[in-house]
Amino acid sequence: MTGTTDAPRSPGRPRSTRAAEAIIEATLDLLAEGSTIEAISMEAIAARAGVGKATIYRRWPGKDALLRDALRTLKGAPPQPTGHSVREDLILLVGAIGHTIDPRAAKIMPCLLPEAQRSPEHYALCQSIIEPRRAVMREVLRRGVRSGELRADLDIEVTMAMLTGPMLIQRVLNWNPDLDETTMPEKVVDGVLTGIRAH
Amino acid sequence: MTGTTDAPRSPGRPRSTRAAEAIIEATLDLLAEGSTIEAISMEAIAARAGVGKATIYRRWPGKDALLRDALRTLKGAPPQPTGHSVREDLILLVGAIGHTIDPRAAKIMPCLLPEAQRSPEHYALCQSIIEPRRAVMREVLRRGVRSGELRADLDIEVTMAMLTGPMLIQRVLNWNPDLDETTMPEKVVDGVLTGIRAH
DNA sequence: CATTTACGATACGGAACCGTTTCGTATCGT
DNA sequence: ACGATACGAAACGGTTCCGTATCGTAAATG
Repeated sequence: MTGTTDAPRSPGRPRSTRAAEAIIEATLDLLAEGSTIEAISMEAIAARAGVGKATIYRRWPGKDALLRDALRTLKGAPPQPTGHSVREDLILLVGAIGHTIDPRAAKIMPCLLPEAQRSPEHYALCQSIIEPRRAVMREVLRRGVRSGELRADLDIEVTMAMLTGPMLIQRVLNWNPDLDETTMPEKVVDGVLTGIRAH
Repeated sequence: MTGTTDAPRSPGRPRSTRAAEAIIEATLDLLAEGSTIEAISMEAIAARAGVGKATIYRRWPGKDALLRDALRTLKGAPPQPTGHSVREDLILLVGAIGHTIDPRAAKIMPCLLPEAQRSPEHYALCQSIIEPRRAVMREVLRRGVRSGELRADLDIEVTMAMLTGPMLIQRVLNWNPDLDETTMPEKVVDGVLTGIRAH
């Protein structure tokens, strides 16, 4: 995908790294502005990137492949909990929901949903982004159960939904415009924690 | 059901009520199948409804107006709590999330999100559907605070997010395919309730 | 029966887009 | 300098869609 394979010395003009980056950037920008994944146009991407359409088709075989690559760049590493206390770790993780490395991710995600609902491929892509983060939280909860900080009979998957859901609908779906997002992670964690804490 | 306005006796052939219903039905069906609100086509609607395009344009001035009317039919009345216990009422309300009168609503909602994010008009439409249900839950929580069943210092809006979020991401976003939706409302309510209950 | 309007079907002009190709130019290795 | 390749821009044929117009037919009123 990226132009320079190591082995063959390129005989002619090498492909511009800037162009490839500009194309990816333009794609993410357009998605973040609310264009549906299927409503986005190659011509709009090319125009936004200041690039000819041929330059895009020289690198990707079609729109689907380009979108796949663009979305893949959003998969940042999930935040790493400090391991000090379960409460602190959960606040960190809950606060990070919708705060991926790229701030556009939160705006792109809802645009991806309609496709993910029908296309198993896009659904798998979404899950592949979500699952690593879920794994981190799952481990924090298991740790809490082992250490006795959390109830032994805890339903971990439901608990994760209880921690994740409120932030997700607020940050991604903009469910209630009046809520304060900055203090919300702490409130949610404390609310749930008091319920699930062993005594 | 009476398509005919009473006042003027219609001189010619009256408009078919069946056609209008078929058009609305076809629109909702297509949306429920995953078509984005902006990717849907009048020709597809006409074909699905078994109707000529002219029949649509005789009733609605354009696509936007038709979609508005179609979406409006999804606004069923929110469920009414029994008022017996806060826990029972909350389980009822949480269980009803994504279970509107029309089962297609849950599939249509995510398709509406990309538009709602950019267009204030669509956002207002979404909120007008959500807000009445939120009001019911808010009243149940306030009642619980007054009766002493819930803590006096409860943050009602955050609590609603904690109750609504988990079910919403599960039913609408299909967040975790392994979770059991039928037992989830009770688990979520009990989880949150134990945290917010006054002792 | 005559008139009036709606019906489904079909065709139209105009616009947007896709994916490809062709320009003339710019930039590399040799 | 030279050939090779990538570049941005533009045009192409083909498809899809919108909103309108035009068919012949169907269903109401008078």
